Amino acid sequence: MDNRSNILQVATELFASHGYDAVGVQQIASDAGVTKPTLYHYFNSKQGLFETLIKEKSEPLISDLREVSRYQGDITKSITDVTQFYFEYLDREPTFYRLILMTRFMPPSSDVYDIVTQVQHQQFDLLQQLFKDATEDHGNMRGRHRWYAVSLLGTIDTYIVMSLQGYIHLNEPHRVYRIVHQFMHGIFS
Amino acid sequence: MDNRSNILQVATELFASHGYDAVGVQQIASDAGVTKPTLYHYFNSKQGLFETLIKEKSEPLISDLREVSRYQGDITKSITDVTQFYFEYLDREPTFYRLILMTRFMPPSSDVYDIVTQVQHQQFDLLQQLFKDATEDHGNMRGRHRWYAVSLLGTIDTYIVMSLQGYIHLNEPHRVYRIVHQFMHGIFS
DNA sequence: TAAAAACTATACCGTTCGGTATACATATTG
DNA sequence: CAATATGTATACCGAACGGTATAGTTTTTA
Repeated sequence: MDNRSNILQVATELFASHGYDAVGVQQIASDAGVTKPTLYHYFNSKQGLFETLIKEKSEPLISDLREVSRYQGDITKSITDVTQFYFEYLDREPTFYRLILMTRFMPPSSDVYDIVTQVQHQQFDLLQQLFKDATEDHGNMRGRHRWYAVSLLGTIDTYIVMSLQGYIHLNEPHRVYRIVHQFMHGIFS
Repeated sequence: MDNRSNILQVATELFASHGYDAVGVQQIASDAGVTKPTLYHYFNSKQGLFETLIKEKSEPLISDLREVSRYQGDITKSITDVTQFYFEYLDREPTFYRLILMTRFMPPSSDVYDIVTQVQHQQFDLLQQLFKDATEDHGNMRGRHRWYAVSLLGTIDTYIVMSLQGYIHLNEPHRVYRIVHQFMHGIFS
């Protein structure tokens, strides 16, 4: 592996394990087997490293989600596909997803606030579009797009966070059904 | 104000604004108008300071939530009261609540992981108890207590986070109705 | 009132922080 | 092949990190 990719990979793991502020550049360089000036050569700064990492690794996430969230006339299927997608993404990219979860509420003072907020809003926007497109078939959703997007992704993420903490257990394939069913039909059915 | 309280207050604000790892002890001491040994006199360590802060400030949150979440035969009212409670808490203690939100997914490697996870689980446990108590009147909730607790609080928190990011707008009193209605009845009504 | 406890400070510790200057090595280009 | 571009290193910078030793001050207690 080339140094650039190696540094990105190591940084992802360290940031995901400890958070952006708790990981130093020297640690990343050491673990990647290079020196700091080498790291700075590629990324210019710690912030640059993090931003590069987030941009490059979120791109496939966003483009895949764009495909998955495309409304095709069946809202149940779309919501199920989206929910399934996130769990599969967690299984496929556990490290990066943990990092994403960790940045859900980042202080605006952080020098990487903009990039993480951007990735978040991209996700929410795609889900919102799903609900917008579904409005033709489900008029009651009118005006609630953002709310539903926030509610759906917020719920998925909280389930995942709580399962990572051992508070709940997500067993295949119950997890998807459970979330989707409750999201769509509430708690009385 | 005595130094101890002053330090706690300043620390809360700084941690809420920047996160635990991005705030140094020297900064807290300076802003509180004391020196580091004074701070260490009261709290022994940075971790001790944070833990004291979380414990003392979460206690009223937990005990108030315990009152509010007590099921009294009307599940709609309980869920509404809980939701209302969180928004009121946000209005009453915006700084500490931001800090709580920021710790929703903390790396297990953090030396304050235990204390923040404990406060979280306390909240979820209280909500879970609410759904357990409601099971007598709503048998369909059986076995779903944890899921509903996670879903409700996760949704509330995500709404709040996204409103703090300017993604959605929470206007009195729509916000409570919206969340409660969707949580209870789903997206088709 | 003297001793003990609680409180507060100055100065210091070794390590780490993000970043930089300079030099050297390797690969590419004309 | 020499010059340029790209890549990698050693050594260094000032500031900040969490924490500590020691001394002084104030309050409390017997």
